[in-house]
Amino acid sequence: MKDITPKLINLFKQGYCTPQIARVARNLKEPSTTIHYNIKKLEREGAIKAYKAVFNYKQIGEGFCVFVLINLSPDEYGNPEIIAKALAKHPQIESVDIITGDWELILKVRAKNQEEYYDLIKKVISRKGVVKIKSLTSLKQLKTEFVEL
Amino acid sequence: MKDITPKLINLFKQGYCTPQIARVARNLKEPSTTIHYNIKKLEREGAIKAYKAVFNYKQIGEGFCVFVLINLSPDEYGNPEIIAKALAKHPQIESVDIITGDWELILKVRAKNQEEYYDLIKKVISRKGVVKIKSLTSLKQLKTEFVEL
DNA sequence: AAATTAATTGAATATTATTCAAATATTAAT
DNA sequence: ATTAATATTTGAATAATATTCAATTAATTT
Repeated sequence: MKDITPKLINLFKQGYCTPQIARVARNLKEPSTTIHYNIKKLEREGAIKAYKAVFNYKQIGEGFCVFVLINLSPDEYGNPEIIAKALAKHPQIESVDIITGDWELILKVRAKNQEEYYDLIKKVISRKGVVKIKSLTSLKQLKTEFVEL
Repeated sequence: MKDITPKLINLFKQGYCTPQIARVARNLKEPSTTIHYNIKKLEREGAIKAYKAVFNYKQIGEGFCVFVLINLSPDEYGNPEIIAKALAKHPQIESVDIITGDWELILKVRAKNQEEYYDLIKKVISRKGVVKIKSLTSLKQLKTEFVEL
């Protein structure tokens, strides 16, 4: 057997999907060429970043989900984007936001289990500039990426 | 003019996209029928919930993003899922998680601006059972839904 | 070891996206 | 206001793609 599942998941996380123009056209009762034109315009203008799959993450072995609150050292207050951008590169990190309040950054992280998450904390998230970390572990996900589970 | 953009955005948030089998096949150097079979299997098993678009939310008028921490009243501790599920129904709420720690729920919310967010707090999020709310407003989004911005 | 089930694949077909050109509508310029 | 330029809509033709089907191979179960 080949087991191309992990490869598919990897591709579909980045994109490798496309709008169903004919279906949209039927739904909106407009000619498919009109829909085509409008979608391409949205893509051209940058309003649409990607077309991708949303998974049942438990089922694909990424059931451990954590929101990570991060404090940066005073040296980094002025420019948290360097660290934020570096963290964003990591495939297990779903989202990275610079926020107001008691914490500078919030991450949404997906890992296989607690061990894998701990590994990520040690190897990726704990880095120069990060002085404090608080993990809010998800016990149950009701909705993600606008999709109800 | 018709301005079908909002309708397109609405459809693409839920789904209305599909995998690009031929492109995946080329990338993985496998026959497209093999890719087709494997993708359909993942869908059948429920591992893939939807295919959808990821937007530049600022550009589509949903640039105001907030992580909302919620405390429930002691009566609701035992069954936070009723409230969580009700909140998940709302289209402006991107994600709903039941979490460990000082707070029971965390939401990720997208609105046009602060006013619209305040409206959402009043009309949707403040409800029976919710006793405390803390808003962590996103100043800048580096990555969302696994897509770097 | 035999039988059942699951996965792979090429060929044929059905469906869909895309291109093109013409018509219409919108916006900008005079 | 009128004209010119630009943007959008749309049907028809074409190109590309997904899907079905049937046969082969591989994996699993009995």
